[in-house]
Amino acid sequence: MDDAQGHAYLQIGEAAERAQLTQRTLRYYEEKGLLNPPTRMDGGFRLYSADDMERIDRIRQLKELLGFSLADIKEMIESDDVRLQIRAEWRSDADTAEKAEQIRRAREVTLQQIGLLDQKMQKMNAMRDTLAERIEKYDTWLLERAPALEAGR
Amino acid sequence: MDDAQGHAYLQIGEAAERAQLTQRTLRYYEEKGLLNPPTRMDGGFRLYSADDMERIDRIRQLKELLGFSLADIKEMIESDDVRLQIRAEWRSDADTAEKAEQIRRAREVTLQQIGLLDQKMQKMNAMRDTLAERIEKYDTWLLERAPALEAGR
DNA sequence: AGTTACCTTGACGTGCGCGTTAACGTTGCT
DNA sequence: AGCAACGTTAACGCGCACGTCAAGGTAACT
Repeated sequence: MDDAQGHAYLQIGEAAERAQLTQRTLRYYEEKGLLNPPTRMDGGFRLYSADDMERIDRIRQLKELLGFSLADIKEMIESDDVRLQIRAEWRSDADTAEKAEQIRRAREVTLQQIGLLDQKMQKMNAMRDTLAERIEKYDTWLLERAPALEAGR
Repeated sequence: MDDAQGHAYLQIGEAAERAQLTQRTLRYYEEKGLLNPPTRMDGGFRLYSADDMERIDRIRQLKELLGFSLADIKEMIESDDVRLQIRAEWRSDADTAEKAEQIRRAREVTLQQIGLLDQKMQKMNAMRDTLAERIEKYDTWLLERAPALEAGR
């Protein structure tokens, strides 16, 4: 079960294609500490796991949707590590108290992100409203001043 | 009525401050054709009108909220000119038919912008949902694994 | 007339986010 | 063993969106 429909690991070529990014960009993100170094095959080729791919996608979202700088994103996604650690060390409860603290921090960060999203969406809604108003003004103008042309619709 | 509460015209210093941008940025936008050259006083100082300020704010919104490049924005706000023309030549109906066509184009552009906003907000909502899910996972983890610490709340 | 604050136009510098090229190693197939 | 496809690092380059001087003009007040 390795190539049925989802190669468990992807080389950089396919990884880049699926993520809609360039290979250069993936290496750059790794270089900047946004991606933890992926596992490599013997020859040194990078192998991206599903978790890696997930993370890459989050980076893209944060960048394209919210317009954060890579530096910002780096800080933000450090909370993602906690998630992965949860999965990984699910039972090796080395230090429950400390992990709880980490999770709390991750929770905080996530809440902040939600807050940012809400703020932004609110502003976007406001903008949407003014644009909609503008449309109405155009329409009334067209109806009042050039109704003949509208008859054709 | 020129300095009661809202100097009809602002020099670049105040303009920049009110818009939360630098003077350099305003000049840069002008240089790039995003702002039509503001009127000047005798000495050559720039004087920004209310319309100018409005436009500057739209540019900021398009940039910060939606993350467009200045080149993109330049194209997008050319529809704003139509609005101003409507106000200015409200009665000098030089060529109603042609103006109607311009307004139609402006309407189209505005509709596209609304579409973009909607798309983006949809994606942001999706992101919000996954983040909210994540919060829930954190919470259940905390309740299951470290409920003692939660008691303190 | 002098001072201070504000403005002007260049022109060069800068950080980010990659693109691109060069020189070279690896994989997999035949 | 050879070839094509894919990968590697290192280094330089680039466009965007300004920041930052430098050298000088203007406004307003005293």
